[in-house]
Amino acid sequence: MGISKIDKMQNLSKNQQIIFDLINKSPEPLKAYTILFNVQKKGIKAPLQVYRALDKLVEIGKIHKIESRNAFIACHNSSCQVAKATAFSICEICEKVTEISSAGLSKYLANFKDKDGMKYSKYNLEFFGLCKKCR
Amino acid sequence: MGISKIDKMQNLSKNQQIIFDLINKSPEPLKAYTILFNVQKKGIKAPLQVYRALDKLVEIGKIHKIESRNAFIACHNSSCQVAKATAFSICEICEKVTEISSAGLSKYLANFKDKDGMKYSKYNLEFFGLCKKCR
DNA sequence: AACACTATGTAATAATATAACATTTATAAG
DNA sequence: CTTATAAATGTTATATTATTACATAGTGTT
Repeated sequence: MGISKIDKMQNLSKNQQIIFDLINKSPEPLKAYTILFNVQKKGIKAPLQVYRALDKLVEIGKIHKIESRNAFIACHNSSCQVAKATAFSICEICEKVTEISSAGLSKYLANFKDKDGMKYSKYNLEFFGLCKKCR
Repeated sequence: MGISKIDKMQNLSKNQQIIFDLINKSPEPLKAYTILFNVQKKGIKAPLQVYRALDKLVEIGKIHKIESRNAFIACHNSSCQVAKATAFSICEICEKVTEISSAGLSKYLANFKDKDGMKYSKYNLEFFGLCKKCR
């Protein structure tokens, strides 16, 4: 049998898996040092170990970084193999973050050209407002 | 005569003016500690003095923060009184950043509603790609 | 003058992220 | 299966980004 290339790309290393599991089960974005604190019992002791796993997880699209918050959430968009087109809504009161998946929005942004006719390979969009609960 | 409320809001304090001038004449986004280094000869000695001025300048829309780079650029969009609707293109090689002003884009995003019909009061969009020179 | 508000100055420290180097583990090719 | 290569790990130290806390000074209004 053996492991195909596709299978392999889905296999995370030990540290990557530990950190992904933590982020994936969190209802809210996690910060790097919060992650570090929470995985110390699993043997991950240093910031760099966390940042390396985060970098890789972002690279392969398993998680996204919320830039305005320096925090990370799991990708819940099944089509998201790479971190190249992301959109989030962020509640300015409770800090709840939701990944937006709107075909219309992603189509509009993927096709957006600036004045010079330049198209872009990647984007990140963060919307801010008040969530249902906080309104 | 006196100074009206509108006039007052356009007047920057000493530190704010020094820091705005520096950012405004820079061809590229400046980081907080780069700013600090460059204004020390003008008597601004501590990080907090820089961050306070930056906070205010962002609040009144004179500058914008490029979240993915932790850097600041002057707003060149005359209609931008507040930092509530921003879009940038970022070259991944030379790190050149340009503020995008597209009526179509801002209209689309200002009117965007998510699945729950929620509208947002603010957004920030960062496009990534290669600029003309770097292609 | 009294008040409220905004801005400043200063020191200390918190929070976020990377550099450098040694070692180990996983994968693919011969 | 062994050798070459790439990917991941471990560890220490340090760089970068940002805030807390507290004291003081300026500005505009009443």
